[in-house]
Amino acid sequence: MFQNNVMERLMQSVKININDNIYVKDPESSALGKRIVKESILMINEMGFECFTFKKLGIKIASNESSIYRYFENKHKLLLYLTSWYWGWLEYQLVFATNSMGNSTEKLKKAIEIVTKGTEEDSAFSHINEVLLNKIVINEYSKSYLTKEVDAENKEGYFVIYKRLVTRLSDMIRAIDVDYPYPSSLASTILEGSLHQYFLMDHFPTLTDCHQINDPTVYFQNLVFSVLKP
Amino acid sequence: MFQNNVMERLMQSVKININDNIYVKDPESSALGKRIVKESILMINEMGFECFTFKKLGIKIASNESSIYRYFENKHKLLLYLTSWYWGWLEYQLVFATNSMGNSTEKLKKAIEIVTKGTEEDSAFSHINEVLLNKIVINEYSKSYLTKEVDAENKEGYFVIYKRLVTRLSDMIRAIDVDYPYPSSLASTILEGSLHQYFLMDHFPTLTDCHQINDPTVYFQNLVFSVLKP
DNA sequence: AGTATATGATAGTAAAGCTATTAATTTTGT
DNA sequence: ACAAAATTAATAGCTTTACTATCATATACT
Repeated sequence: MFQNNVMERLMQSVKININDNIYVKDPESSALGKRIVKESILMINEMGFECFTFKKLGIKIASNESSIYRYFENKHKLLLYLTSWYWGWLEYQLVFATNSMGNSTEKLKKAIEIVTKGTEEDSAFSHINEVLLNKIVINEYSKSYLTKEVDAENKEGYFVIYKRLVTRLSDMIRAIDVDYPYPSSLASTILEGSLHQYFLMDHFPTLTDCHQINDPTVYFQNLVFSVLKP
Repeated sequence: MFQNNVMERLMQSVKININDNIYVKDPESSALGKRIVKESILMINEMGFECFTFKKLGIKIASNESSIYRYFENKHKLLLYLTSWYWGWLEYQLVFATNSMGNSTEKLKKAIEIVTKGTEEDSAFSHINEVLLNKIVINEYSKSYLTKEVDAENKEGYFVIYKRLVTRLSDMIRAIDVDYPYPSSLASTILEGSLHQYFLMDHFPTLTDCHQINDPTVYFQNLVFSVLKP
């Protein structure tokens, strides 16, 4: 696709801006940092977040456990970093694709498509594998906020990118139907619900009707345009 | 409420049937087992699932760590037990309240009310505090299935009660609109989405429109009856 | 060449997540 | 009432996780 190509080239020159306090040292600032990010994505994907440790990662990247700690305080912060990057990347795609659109119905339709479609291709331009990262978000994102420290971490701004994404969606919903009383709830339902539907497709297929053809995108587009009265 | 009273009395004589393999020894079969369940609910609620340990629980109930291991293999299994109990309890309420209803629209409306309303009163008839257990489900349920072991544990039947609940809801949706193509997805969205909206109300109020008056129940009832065409 | 700075190697600590063994207590069957 | 059986408690110990601290080495910068 032409658009994808343009997108890929553009993404090369754009750095996703992540809250400084999530990392000790910016992993984008060195080769080791990038290797940490790259390989952690592979490992978390393979063994799951609970089994993943900095020690194992150190062995995998032939580096030292203590060196990893110089980039991230702990694996929870690394997860916050990875998921923030993912949401920032999605946000960028969303803004890029919908910015120039005039028709607000088409705009919202496109927006839902972007945030609910599965990631199928790796851009191959950064050290980050977006396909695997998408899988990590599906399987682990909830764990990044379902903690006793949410409120403190939220105050620190660790979830700003995600919140901005929900707000953008919510604004687009409002643009279509000012009288709909739940634009934010609907926006958050789309984002969270989409991850959940993908999880169900993989592990509890009887609890979802989504599959290759009728995917989460169609489900949510249908849902949203049924509730909204333009 | 009359209904609640009847319900409470009825619940006394009903035991929620949980898959044998979730526990080593049935906690309902002894005083120690009941104390384990009762106090673990308080502790998980207070300190969160990650900080909760069997050692701490042992100290709290003035018993021994190793004694707790005779009831549950590990804290993950205990979480599976607690959440299964919760879903079983909800299922019971759902069936009890909707069984005799003739009008399928009213039935689904009631069903949504039951599964999405916050638990506000403790029945005081069992050692289980349903209000706190509801909070645990909101904050920790996802962690019980977002693991590398889901498929194996699903095969063991550890999630049957939850799946049955989704199916019941899904059937009620189908009863209203046979042509709606996503009854299971909608049912799972209601259950999961409702927990999520409660979480947002507590920690990310800007991402939801739900609050005391416009609660998740009204949001989901509105959503569901907008998509379905009877 | 000299000095920051980043990385690596090694060691060590506290707590988590168990298992095993033995002792004490409670329950139960006759 | 008493012995046998089952449960629970106490203690110890083991491996792994999640770090922290220290010192050595490499590399880069001026």
